[in-house]
Amino acid sequence: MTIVTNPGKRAATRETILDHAYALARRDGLEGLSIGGLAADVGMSKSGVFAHFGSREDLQLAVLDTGRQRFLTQVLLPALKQPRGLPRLRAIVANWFEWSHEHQSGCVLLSAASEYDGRDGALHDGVVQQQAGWRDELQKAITQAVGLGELRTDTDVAQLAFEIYALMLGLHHDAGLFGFDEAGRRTRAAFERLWRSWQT
Amino acid sequence: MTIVTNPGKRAATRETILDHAYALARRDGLEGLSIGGLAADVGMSKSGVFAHFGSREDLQLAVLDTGRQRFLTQVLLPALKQPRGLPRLRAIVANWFEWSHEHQSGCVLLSAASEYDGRDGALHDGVVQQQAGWRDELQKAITQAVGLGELRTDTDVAQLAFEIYALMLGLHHDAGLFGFDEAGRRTRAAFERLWRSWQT
DNA sequence: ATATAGAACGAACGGTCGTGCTATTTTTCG
DNA sequence: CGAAAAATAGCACGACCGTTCGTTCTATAT
Repeated sequence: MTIVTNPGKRAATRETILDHAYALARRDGLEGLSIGGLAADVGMSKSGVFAHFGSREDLQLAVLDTGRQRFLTQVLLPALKQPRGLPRLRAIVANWFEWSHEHQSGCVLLSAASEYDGRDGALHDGVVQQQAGWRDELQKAITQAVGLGELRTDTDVAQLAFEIYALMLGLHHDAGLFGFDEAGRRTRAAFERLWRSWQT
Repeated sequence: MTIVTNPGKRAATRETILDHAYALARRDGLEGLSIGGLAADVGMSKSGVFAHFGSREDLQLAVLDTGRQRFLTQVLLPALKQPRGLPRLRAIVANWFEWSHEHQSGCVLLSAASEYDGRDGALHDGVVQQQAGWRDELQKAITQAVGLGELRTDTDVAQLAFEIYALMLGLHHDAGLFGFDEAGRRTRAAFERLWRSWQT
């Protein structure tokens, strides 16, 4: 029986690097992320950091995935404890608010969306996949609320998902430029109207 | 009395450079804009381009202003020919749609907003000023519609401006990632609902 | 014809970029 | 403890970065 002393050394270091990389990417975007700067931030050598990913693009993809995981963990997962339908949908939006509040100084997922929407390559594909996946989760929650009769039966699911997403984009935009407080109030007010017009 | 010989030579060249710079910045953002790449694109030397602006930051500011001018020229100006109130407001939105359609592969103003929202410096200030100015124009048009009795007298002007802006953010986002056609339809549908709920 | 000013060029600067390659250190395991 | 393996450091590379400087070319003014 062999006691594994440091079974996850590599993985742990990788996690540490990604943690710093995520923080840096929040400020500068995935395009602004440099291996040299990241290494200095972590306290390692450039080559040491580099060895964990093999290329800058793979690092960027890993950071994007880190963002995806964190977003789902903070926004979607806790909401799944709420009963399906409107309560869960509202929980998602509430958690999303919280996320937006903590990320008003920069969100990797959103900046990635605007950095890679007009190009092609692995990062573009990753962003599209991430965004499509999230939109899908939103639509799933909405569909359940419709099925339970909490939203009008003629609800256009994709349409409502779009409008929810648009409001959160507005929140992020205004929060970043003009401050979170007013942006939050406006977004909340808009959601009030939104729920009212789709609710049964 | 000295006759200035090539009266617009310098200004004309500057305009040409800015034209190319604007196109490049649409793809790569203001942060991705490099003097070397720009010079190659224009067909000039790096130093020749550089001399027109004095610093990269001044170039970026000039490109940002170019974007502001073009946006206002294409979106606001033609709408001013429409009668005040709802017709003008709808014209603004229609022109904005057109702008968004042409800029689905990247808009300098929007990418700048997300590039500089979490920093400080001249570019941040410029972005905030540009965005606040545009929001102001929107609110002005809305206020007129309220004054003319075309929108409910209890209309929260800033709130409506926020929601309009959020929808256009949603349009740009979805158009860039998933294609303009569906995004356009969703946005149009959302506007239908929006007008209906604020109209008298 | 000559002097002057403006515009663009070309070379070079110190830095940083991403990426290889080779040591060296650290960890794992018989 | 010692060998094998993994992780990190060190160094060098070519490319590009923004910026500076001196030069060249051209067009006007004297």
